[in-house]
Amino acid sequence: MQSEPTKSELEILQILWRLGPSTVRFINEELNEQKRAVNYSSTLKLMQIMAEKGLLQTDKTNMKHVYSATVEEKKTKGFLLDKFVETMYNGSNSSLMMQLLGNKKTSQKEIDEIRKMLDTLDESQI
Amino acid sequence: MQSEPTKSELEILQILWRLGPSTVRFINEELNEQKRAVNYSSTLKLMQIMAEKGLLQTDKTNMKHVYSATVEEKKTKGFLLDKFVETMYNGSNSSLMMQLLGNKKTSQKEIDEIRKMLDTLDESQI
DNA sequence: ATCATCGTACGAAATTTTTCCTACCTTTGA
DNA sequence: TCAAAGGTAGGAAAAATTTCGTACGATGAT
Repeated sequence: MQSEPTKSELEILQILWRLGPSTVRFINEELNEQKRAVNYSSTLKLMQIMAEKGLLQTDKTNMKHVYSATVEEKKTKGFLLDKFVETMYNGSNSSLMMQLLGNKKTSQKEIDEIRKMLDTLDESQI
Repeated sequence: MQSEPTKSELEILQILWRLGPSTVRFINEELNEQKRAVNYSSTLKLMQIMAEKGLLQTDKTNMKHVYSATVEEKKTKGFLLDKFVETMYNGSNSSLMMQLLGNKKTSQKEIDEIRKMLDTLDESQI
């Protein structure tokens, strides 16, 4: 696994994952809309650092460099999730799920989805 | 909600939650066993900071101060979990659960537990 | 009594992460 | 043409977090 994204880096990754390859200016505007005031050159710098780390790659053929994520969304999130479960719930996925279900922010539709997923798992384990 | 614990702070909280009120030396030893080499005075300092922040409280009647967590384990973890779901899964609990279940690290026993939990939720929603 | 041991206090350094200033280049429109 | 607008590069500052050195008080065994 590549180096772990920091919080700010994750924000940038999220935008790239959601909206695809983008220029620095675009990302910066998104950040300002969605999150907080941040200077253009701060965003630029951070994205350059991320590129150094290998989290992003750039197409520099044009003046406006276009950045894209080199790390897969699913992989990265899965990795971070595992780490979260590890430190917070002693590695027990079901503990986390219990906690989540207890939060009663889960709609009936979601419950059904999850049940369906469980059924699928059952079958695959026969 | 009180100020968010940092990573290191969370490590200390975990130990206190698991093993109850403790002295700095004890925590420090646990950290060194479980995690990494860390100097006694580093641990002390961090715990003092945490006490300032209100994350810990101390009984100073004896020479060896005894620290305990002022924040509840369940509340704190729940809060962090919510934040995690918010930033990583756009607030969708079921997305996260799907991801977890897809990871196939879930045992049959855990699956059954979860299903039971779902049933309970169903009933409470009738 | 005194010296080794164990405790706290706390400033300061080190590290990591984040932000911004500024220099300088390219493009564009009047 | 040339000024304004917009682009990158990169050092440096700022902020947040983590670590440690060291002073100094209390305890205890000899």
